Amino acid sequence: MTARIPDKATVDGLEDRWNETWEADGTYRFDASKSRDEIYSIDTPPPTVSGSLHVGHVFSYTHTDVVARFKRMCGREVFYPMGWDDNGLPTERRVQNYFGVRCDPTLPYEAEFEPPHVGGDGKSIKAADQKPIARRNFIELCERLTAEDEQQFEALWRHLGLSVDWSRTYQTIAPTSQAVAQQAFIRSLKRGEAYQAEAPTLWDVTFRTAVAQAELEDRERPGAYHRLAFEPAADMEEATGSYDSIWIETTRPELLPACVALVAHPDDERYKPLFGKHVRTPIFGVEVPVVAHRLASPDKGSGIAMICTFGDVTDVIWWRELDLPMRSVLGHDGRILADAPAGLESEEALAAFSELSGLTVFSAQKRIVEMLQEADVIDGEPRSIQHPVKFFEKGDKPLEIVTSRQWYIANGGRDATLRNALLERGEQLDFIPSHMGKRYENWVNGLTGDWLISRQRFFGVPIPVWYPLDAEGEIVWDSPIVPAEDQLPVDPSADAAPGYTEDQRNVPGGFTGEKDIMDTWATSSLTPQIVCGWRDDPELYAKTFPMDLRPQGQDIIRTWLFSTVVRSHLEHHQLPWKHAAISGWILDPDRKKMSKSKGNVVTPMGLLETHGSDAVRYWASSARLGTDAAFDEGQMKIGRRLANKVLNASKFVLGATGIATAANESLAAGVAATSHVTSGVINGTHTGLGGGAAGDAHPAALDGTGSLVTEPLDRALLAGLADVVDTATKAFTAYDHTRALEQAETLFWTFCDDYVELVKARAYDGAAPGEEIDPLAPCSAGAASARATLVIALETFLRLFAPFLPFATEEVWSWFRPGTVHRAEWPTSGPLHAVVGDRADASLVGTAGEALATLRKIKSEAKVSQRTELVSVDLLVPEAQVEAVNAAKADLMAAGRVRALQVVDAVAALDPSVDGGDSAEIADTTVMRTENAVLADS
RNA sequence: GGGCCCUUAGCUCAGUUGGUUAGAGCACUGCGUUUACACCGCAGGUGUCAUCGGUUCGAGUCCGGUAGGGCCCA
Repeated sequence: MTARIPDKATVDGLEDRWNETWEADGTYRFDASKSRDEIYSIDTPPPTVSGSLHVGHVFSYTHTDVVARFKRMCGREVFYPMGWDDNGLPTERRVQNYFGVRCDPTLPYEAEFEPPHVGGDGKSIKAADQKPIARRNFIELCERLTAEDEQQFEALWRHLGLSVDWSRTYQTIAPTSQAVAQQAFIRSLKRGEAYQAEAPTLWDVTFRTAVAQAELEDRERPGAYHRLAFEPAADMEEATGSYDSIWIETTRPELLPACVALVAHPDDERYKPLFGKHVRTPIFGVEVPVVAHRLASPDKGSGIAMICTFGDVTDVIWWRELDLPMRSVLGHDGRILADAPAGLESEEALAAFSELSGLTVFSAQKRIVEMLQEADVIDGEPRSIQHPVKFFEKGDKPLEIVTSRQWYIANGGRDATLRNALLERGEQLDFIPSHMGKRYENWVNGLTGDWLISRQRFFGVPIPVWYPLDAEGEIVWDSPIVPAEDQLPVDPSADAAPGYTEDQRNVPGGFTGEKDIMDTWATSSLTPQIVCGWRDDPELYAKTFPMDLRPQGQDIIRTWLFSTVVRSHLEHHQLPWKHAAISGWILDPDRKKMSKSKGNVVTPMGLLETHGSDAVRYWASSARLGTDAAFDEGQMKIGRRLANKVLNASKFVLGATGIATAANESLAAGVAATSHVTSGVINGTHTGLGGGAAGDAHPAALDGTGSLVTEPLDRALLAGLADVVDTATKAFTAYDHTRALEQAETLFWTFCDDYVELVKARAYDGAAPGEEIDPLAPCSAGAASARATLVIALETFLRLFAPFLPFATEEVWSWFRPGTVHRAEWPTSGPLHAVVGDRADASLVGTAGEALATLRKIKSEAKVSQRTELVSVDLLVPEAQVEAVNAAKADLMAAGRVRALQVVDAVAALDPSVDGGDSAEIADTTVMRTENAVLADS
């Protein structure tokens, strides 16, 4: 027996089965022939493949998928590509550990290279043990590993049921992406938005690369104030008549040789007389001025601070605004330079400096404190403090500031006009929830400079420029050589500059290639341009850009969202998308953000396998956009129960209506039976109400609806369902998927617990247990009404649940409906209203349900089976509900197994003249209750 | 220090433009193998709506203060 509908329904195993079918049928394939109006385009975040996916990803990607499925059912052709962000530092680090190698760009390429390790155990391999390899070999390993990672990611996403068109994946490192990134860069360069500058730069000494403001984070770190004495110079002694030392406090004594001034607040009376005069630095004896600046805080330390080039970002501001000299002491490796800076001239100064050179900042600090103590220019012991220190978000050593030549892209950080334009873009964007727009606004207002896009790394998109070398072999930075757009992508390290040959590389009069690559965000800020075909598919681009939706996490508003707006504004003078849907965090049971470092992460695949994908999706869907959600496996169990219930309730409906009988013969027979049972309300051929095959067999009510659905209770259910459809549609359209789910879910449980129980007997129409029902055979009008209602309701519920529970709904759909539920039309209330007419009262379902519960309570309290018959019972009902209860009386008697049911007006029952009045003192006439119940012997 | 969000039952959360007695699920207790489902069903108890004040005929909801939590930015 190969029954279409299984005897025992289960949600287990649905994922693989349906994913295969969807792939084979191209269910989610994007049809590029559709018009712009029909298309809904989504700019999905490309996950970093070198990281691992965690529960938070499952959470937020489900939010997106739910919208995609809704829009698809609403008739939109959904453009929903998935990308992989394999570009950048995370991949490099993973490759180093996985293969035990590191990149050394000076080495030659080795063909047939095999790495020393494969499949590292995840532990770091010490830098010293990593085999140095050529840049090209290194990049090949990056590509090899990301290809493997991508497959695992895709498998997880498929298992979760993302309705992505898997034929349209992209990688941020792929040649097409590189070409887009380079083209956008070149255009910005021509418009003057991209430029290079020699400037103080935040620098990660571990990764030896510059980092951007957006990648910073403050971390509280222990530090210590060291109190140092500066001797007054002659002009100060003269002005003040005092030989007293000036005491400053610093957390960076090792930068003393880089000191260029002392600074105090202009209003600080203590130091006002010193402004413009000079002091000499301890040990090094360099004469530096005392200057005034509003950023000096009088209540910090002694109120006067030393300015170094550079200890922190405030130093940079002081240096720039006060026009101070440069006295760099720190190298790109985080060690004190070999050569003393300008200004250190005396033999003692040079000798002192030589003791520090080559040391790390940590060792240099220890050494200089000893030297200061020996010279007796330090006061007491260092005073320990906790203070915020700037870190690269992926780094673990404090950032240093070094001066270097870097590429920048304008982002409003230095230009009020651009900043205001970008603020306006933020206002035009529909953030969901809207308050997330504040984060954007705060960030833009807090920008302190342009976007630094150069990275001194290897696996990324090369900055597409070369520089000429003059006759002496010096680089002419000011005239970069730029490729033509149709040459892209280029790799200046491997490709010769236009107009040159490779043998002119690095020779006087020749050229040299830019070695730096771009910040990962400089590529991912162009995901709309990459996926929409800005460079190479104008037709697709016209139909998909600007995109409809950017879903993402709140943590990357300042990076991904903002930088994408910047690029789109610069290149296209418009927003890249209309809506930005922001998902919240997943919190662990202690209300802490879940993250790998805290060791509280559950593997997503394990979760999906334990609970089922629909169940996990249900949990994710239960959280509104922008709201943090608890990681709650209880909620997943509820989701699983719901999915299971969908299967079982469907089994009942199809069984009681006889559709199962037909469907088990063939799908076509099931479809025909469905059409017959609903009198064509659900069918594939005609939409007319009444007059169909079923209409002939069961004359429809002559009340204008021409519908088989004649019973007030049945009409009430469908009227309520029509309301739910309207509310859910409205909510979904406003990106409130949670409300849409909750609406459908609530009515569905009422449907299962009350409505189905009430109409069960009527729908069976006297069929014996286990007896197969012939859906085409004549039946009573009451049965026909119930059967039509059950099927119409079920079919509507399936479509309402399809975005949330794609597997269970598709499974049921396949039992009796043609095609896929995921391309079925999103339900509308119109057809439901047509079936039930204008006068249907949705509240009847609730009233009947309450009456049923009141009857059940008798048996629950008597501790007997619900199956026990009630020989007789009086049901006391609030006056306003008497009519409704009477309308459902027959169903109530059947469901409650009542032989004699007296429906009594609860108020009238209180009247002693009507009914003894013996219970008047406790009666609450607003609540249903029973009296005189007589249970049959069980 | 600035900005934003949150605080409702033991837990997770709804509660729309202010309107009767503030809801759901989970958990808990008791009962029950019903011609869909024991991954089930039925029935049952659960509140200082963080706190103080204001507006109002009426406040969980609006306004202000305070406390606590979270996030972003300095």
